[in-house]
Amino acid sequence: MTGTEVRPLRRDAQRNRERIIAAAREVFAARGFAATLDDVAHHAGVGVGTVYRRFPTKEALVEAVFSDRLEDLVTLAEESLAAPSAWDGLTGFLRRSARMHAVDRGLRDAALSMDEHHFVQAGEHIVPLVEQLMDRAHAEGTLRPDAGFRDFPIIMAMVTDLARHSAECRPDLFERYLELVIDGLRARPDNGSLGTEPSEADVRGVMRECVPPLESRRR
Amino acid sequence: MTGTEVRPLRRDAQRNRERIIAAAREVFAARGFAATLDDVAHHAGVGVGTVYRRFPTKEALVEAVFSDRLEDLVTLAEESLAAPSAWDGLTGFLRRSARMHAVDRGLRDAALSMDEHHFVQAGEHIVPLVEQLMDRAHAEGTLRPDAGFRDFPIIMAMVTDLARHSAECRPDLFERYLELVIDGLRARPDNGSLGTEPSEADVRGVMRECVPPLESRRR
DNA sequence: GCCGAAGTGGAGGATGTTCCTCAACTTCGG
DNA sequence: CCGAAGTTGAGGAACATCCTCCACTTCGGC
Repeated sequence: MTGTEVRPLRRDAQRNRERIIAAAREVFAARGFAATLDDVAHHAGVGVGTVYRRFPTKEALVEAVFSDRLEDLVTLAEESLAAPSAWDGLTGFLRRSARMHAVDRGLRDAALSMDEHHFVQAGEHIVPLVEQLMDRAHAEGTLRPDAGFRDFPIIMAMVTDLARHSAECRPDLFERYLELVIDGLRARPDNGSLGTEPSEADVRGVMRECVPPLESRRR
Repeated sequence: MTGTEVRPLRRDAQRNRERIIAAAREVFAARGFAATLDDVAHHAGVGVGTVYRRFPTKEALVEAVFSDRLEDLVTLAEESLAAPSAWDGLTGFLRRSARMHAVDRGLRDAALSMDEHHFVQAGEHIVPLVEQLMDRAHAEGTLRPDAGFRDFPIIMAMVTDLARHSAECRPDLFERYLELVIDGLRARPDNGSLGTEPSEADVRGVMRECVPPLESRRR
């Protein structure tokens, strides 16, 4: 009683589907979720209709392209947890994931949509890992105590936003300011005070605000 | 031979002009340069046509509203230069100007448009002041040597961008991350290295990218 | 080869946004 | 009182994006 007969695609259709996904990867990398399905279609050398036939909504395509890319972030976090020094693990993760987000704006948008339907799963994987990275650095005494794991996504949002704005002239400029932030994260006797930590809702709010809507007009 | 007869406005017209500027101040503060002249008109309780009669382009209105507001930044910088400690002067300027930009998004957009035609003058006033603030802190030994005055606008852009994204849920959230950056700016023996300083062109590029176009369709 | 089902293309309608004009009307003030 | 100055806001022009639709092409089992 499988309601869904999973008829395989015709050979040419399958080829086009793959072309579309490849094109989407490129286009989303360059323009993020703001990219148009028309854009993707042109890049794939395919009519718009074909894209809409294969992926009825932008969400569907985005999910197809990025659900596994997000797993890369998870493995990166796991690797970083294995670092001998907690500080190096944490800052390495910051640097490397920021670089990934800078190179692939679609990945950034996906990561910042983590509480959205499609990506919750990856989100649930990553959050505790980041939490651990922070905890270990706290325990080690290298990370300032008033920085919490909720600061992580906001720092990422802030820094990759800069990456977005400098993409045309200096795609690597964000690294400079990330280093500044990282140096600011170090535990020091005379650090200023950071004020109240953001709430879960604040984080969500900022993340949502940093990503293009991705909504469908269809109802 | 004054080609421009400066006929004074009729009383009611003058009143409307002022209403429009007041409304523009509010609307631009809330939505930045992205605000519409239609928006301004409604807020002023005036027809759109009236706005366009008084200010033929958005540029004209923006200039009327912000050219003196930018002077506030200049005086703030001058005050900060008078601070007894160079570090406190510099960081105070960072904090206070960031707060001004967070409260008034139009001011932010104006400040980030400093190389644009209208605001060059204010720009020419501020740049050397910021330079002095930095130099003094360098001389004092409190500011890390590898941070230059060109980092200032980029830090401001980055932090106020965050302010923009958190405006709805936590308008003050940017302060937390500004503190982080400020702590990162402190001279310390074991600071990481920042990499190459941005060029003048990089700064310009980022600033332009951070502000809505403000272009007119008219030619 | 043939033919029906599967697949394709891309012009174009629907919808939305912003800019700005203009012709009929209102108000001011000498 | 009347002409000049001012006002209004519907609506046209320009643009962007989404997505549909149907005449057409291609596949692949027979």
